[in-house]
Amino acid sequence: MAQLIQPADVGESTDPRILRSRRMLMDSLVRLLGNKEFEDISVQEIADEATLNRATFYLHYPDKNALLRAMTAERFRCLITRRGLSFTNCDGALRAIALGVCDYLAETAGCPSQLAKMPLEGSIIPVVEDMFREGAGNHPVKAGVDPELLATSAAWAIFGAASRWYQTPDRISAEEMAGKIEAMVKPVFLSAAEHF
Amino acid sequence: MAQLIQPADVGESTDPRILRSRRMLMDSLVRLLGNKEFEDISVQEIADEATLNRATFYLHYPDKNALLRAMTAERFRCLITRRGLSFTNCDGALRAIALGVCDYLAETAGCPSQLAKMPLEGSIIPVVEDMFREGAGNHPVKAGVDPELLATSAAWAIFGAASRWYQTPDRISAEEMAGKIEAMVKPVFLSAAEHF
DNA sequence: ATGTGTAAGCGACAATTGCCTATTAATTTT
DNA sequence: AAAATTAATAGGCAATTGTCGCTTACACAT
Repeated sequence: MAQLIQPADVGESTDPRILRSRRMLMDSLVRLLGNKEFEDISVQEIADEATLNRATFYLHYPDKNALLRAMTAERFRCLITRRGLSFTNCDGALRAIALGVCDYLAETAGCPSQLAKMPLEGSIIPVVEDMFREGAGNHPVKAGVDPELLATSAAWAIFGAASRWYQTPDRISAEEMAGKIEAMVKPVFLSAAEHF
Repeated sequence: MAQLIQPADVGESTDPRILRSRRMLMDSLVRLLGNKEFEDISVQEIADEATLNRATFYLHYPDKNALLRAMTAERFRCLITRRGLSFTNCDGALRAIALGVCDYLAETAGCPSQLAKMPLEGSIIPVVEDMFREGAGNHPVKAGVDPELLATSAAWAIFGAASRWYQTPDRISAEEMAGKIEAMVKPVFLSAAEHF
């Protein structure tokens, strides 16, 4: 049993020291990613840039991948809420979410390269999943359809598509791509919906 | 530029020494995964179990994740071809592919646990993608629909769903799950198809 | 304000990683 | 069959990782 609990997952901590340390670590990583690639950044560097001890790092995250995941999830969630996105008002939400994912991938391209190789699925997909899950209550589905599963698959489909788009050399605009993704994924929801 | 070429990718090598070494490394990893978790296995152990020098490992794979990816891709592809699966005869192929993914995840459960935490997306999804791409030729699609994108999204959707299923404590049978996945993903293909 | 809990800092540790330079052994080419 | 090519081995290297035990400093409740 490697790590049953991921310290950074429980964001419920109110201790200002913890919040401060985690913020400094995330900010540190963001800064460092501007200079070099993720794989070339050591935990020591992250700690130094954050003016924290290396041991303190391990107090919060089991390894640098965990920090990357936490950071990505936070930044992506931030981008989404900054846009006031949610699935409560449903019209165009699918396209907006797809656009959010595309934009985030492109935006974080401040990093030198190979962002697509980084393990971002684990951070972005759950956030997208949550949004679908949140909006699921408003929409009755056919018998036998599992809304949870729907949310999961849709989130993976969107991320996969956005990821492929981002890796494409001469890519179309994020807006165009979001339109394509919407058109492609929408049928999943339509066919699951209880029409009457 | 981390690694522009992944040595193991070019399977075009005919040198028996290379083939032998890679096979032994993969088999070694399979065996070790029966005893302990991936994260707790060192490159030295893999090399020892394979009766190869540690330097030889790095001659073939940049790190143990690359070996895991290569091994997973090979084993999954093997399972698929063993079942004679392809998208050329299209009827039920979608369900069969979904079943293949579910079965592979469940089968590899010989590993102690946390298989879901392993980076398997990078190995399984491309294989599934290839199958869709292969079968795409037979099916004309509406104007503006990109078959490549379709393949990517479908592969991600299926893997995501199967992955969620596998992580569920009291899960339904793989066959049942494959049915659900088929029903969910099929509309994507139907709506993209050129009906007449 | 004063203690109690807990985070942060510090130094050190064995283990692992990724890479390097020969040197030897095997395949492939000629 | 000899030569050229290339994989495998051996040993060693600095750097990094993940983890300790211990001490100091801060936060919150009393």
